[in-house]
Amino acid sequence: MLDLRYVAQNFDEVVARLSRRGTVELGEFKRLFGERRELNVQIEKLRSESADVGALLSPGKQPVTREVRGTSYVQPLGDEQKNELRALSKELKEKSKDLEGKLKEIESQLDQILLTVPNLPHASVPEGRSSEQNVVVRVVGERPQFDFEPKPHWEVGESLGILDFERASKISGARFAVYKGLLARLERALASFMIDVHTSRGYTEVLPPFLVNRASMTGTGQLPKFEEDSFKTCGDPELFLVPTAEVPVTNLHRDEVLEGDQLPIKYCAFTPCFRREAGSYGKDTRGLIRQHQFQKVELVKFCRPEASYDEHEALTADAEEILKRLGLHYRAVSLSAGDLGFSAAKCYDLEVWLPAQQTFREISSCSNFEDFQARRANIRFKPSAKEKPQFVHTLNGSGLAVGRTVVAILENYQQKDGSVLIPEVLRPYMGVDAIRKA
RNA sequence: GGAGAGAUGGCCGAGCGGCUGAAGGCGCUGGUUUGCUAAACCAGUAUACGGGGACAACCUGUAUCGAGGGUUCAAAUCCCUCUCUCUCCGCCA
Repeated sequence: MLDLRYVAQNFDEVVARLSRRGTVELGEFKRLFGERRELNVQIEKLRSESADVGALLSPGKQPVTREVRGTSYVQPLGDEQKNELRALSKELKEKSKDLEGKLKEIESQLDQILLTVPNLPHASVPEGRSSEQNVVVRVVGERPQFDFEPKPHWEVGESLGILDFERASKISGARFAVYKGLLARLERALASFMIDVHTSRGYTEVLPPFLVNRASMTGTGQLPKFEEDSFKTCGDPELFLVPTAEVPVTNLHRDEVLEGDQLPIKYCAFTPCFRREAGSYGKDTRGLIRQHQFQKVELVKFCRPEASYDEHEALTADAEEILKRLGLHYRAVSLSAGDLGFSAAKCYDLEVWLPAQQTFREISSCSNFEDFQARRANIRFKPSAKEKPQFVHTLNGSGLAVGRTVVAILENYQQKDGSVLIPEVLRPYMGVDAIRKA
């Protein structure tokens, strides 16, 4: 979330920057902020008074002198004075309790607003309201040529007998798939390959819980706004199935103060991801593109604020490395302000070429969240032993979405005879050079 | 599922109704001493939000001893509820 005081002090600027995304939802922020300050001052005054009363009534080692309500009291006190002060203290407590109630109400309203306001887009983010205005920053590799009509991945998979949507829907419903034989192995091979590449490049592998609590979901920005997108366990304890490893991995350091020289911290994690895909009823109903459950290797970084944009480029390059090694044609696009995710200040999508649809599809999304998640999740670092802790910057990106990588391989490496070649780098993991009809 | 124990500052650990933001230790920072290292000694060492000051140093107010309520003139300390952690038994893997 955004910093309360920053918003208050730079209100117009914040509104202007948010409006690049489209809607601005700051509601009654200004009025509430003013009331909050006023109440705070009043409450502190009352408390200070009652602390004086407390000191006078307490049998301390040294005699105490205090001025309360214009009268000065000197210990030792007479009974009458004591009774006076006791009565006053009660009154003060009641008053401040009353005001505290009001303050609480206002703070929760302010919180509500801040928790649902998205991050400010970075200056380098392209102008625009939708994906139409995303800017292609580079195109890598060559579009594969086919001397036959390339089939969509679901046809490739089903005709090889390694992909089964019908049985998946019997077991679970729409938007699920069953992989069999070498396709199941391909998923495993890809995950291992990706993790091996990333760990060799300085990422620490993490296997986190796949069920997380509400605080974790709030920390990374999924809640409170997008609850309908997630799967939730019923009752007690209330847990959410992770929509991405970003959630558990970023929350590894929630409420922690990291040492400055530990940074940057780089993690990678292979996990399943669960998404309701609410509101996407007509979209991508065929194939593996949009599933309720898929697997992903995620990269997560914690770094110093001044390093985050360099780290963002580097993280994107790390994700791209996988595509390059797999020989897949792709492009990188910088998302326009309006297409940016809720928590992101800047985001590159990597889009892989899918020949059957003659289109690029998102296979990775690499975001810099600046301190937006760190503030929600309270993740700080000490720049040096002497300095105060400050919020880290967090980043993450898919490296890559494994399910969609399977799609890309099935489509780009399909052969005229219906078989699928295995990219060179995966062969040690697969033990075969192609998937052929049994 | 049954029976217990506990949650205090970066960490360990006292305190169990009243100048206690909280002893002591460790760690950390600065200094002294020292051929280097080590050690010893001295000093400093929480965070947040207000007010003053130059959005500096600094001064000052308030809050914070797992969370929330209650008792009391006064709560880290007493009571209630919740959360989490740990130990033992059972159960499952």
